[in-house]
Amino acid sequence: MTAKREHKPIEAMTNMPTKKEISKGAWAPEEDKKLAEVIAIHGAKRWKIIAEKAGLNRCGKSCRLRWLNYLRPNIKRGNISDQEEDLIIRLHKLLGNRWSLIAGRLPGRTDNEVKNYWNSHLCKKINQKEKQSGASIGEESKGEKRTTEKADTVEVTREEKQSSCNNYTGGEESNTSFNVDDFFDFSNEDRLNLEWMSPFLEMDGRFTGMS
DNA sequence: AACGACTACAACCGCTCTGCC
DNA sequence: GGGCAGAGCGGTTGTAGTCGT
Repeated sequence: MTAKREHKPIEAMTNMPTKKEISKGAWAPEEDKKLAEVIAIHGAKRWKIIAEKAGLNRCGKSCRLRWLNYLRPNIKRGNISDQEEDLIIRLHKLLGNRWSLIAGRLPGRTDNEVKNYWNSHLCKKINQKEKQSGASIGEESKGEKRTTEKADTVEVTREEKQSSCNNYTGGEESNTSFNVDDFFDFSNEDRLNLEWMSPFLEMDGRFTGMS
């Protein structure tokens, strides 16, 4: 289910009037092109000015997000490898929901992509593992129930699902406080080299033994 | 074939942080 | 020190594709 989705602009989907003619919703290819051109000239700074120069009816924030998550060079999209997945799981265990830090160790991956991947793939996986290990007896998987029961009998909101995912800390993280900078040398270019992780992979070994 | 539920992901929102004046 | 603007971050929402009945 990884088919590319082309979101239609909100204005195209609804008749909602635009607020001060600021566009929202999916970016059109022409918008991407304009934005990339302006950034090539002016650099990826001063997003408000970039938005104006590009003649886009977008706020600077939206331009920044689009650039960082989609248009930036060297962005890898999809196909998260097993190694990357493992790294995300381990880093999340250590850092919690600090997606930008996690993404910073995954070349070509954005915080948004890591976050989405976690919420849609990994949290389910981890919840299953937790259940298998018998961590929460009697605490049935609401998400799984939903596949077998009618929606009106089991109310599981997206919020509930997400909070259960986001609260996952590997069982210990919440009591583990450390200075991230002690562990991360962000000047290191070879971010997928797992050597940098060794100081705390040992510590991590105490955890669930997930790999 | 139709319909509703589920899923994936792009994009938005609100808050915090940082730097400048 | 206070106020402001820009940047960055995490949380959340909206939408369309896919799947199951």
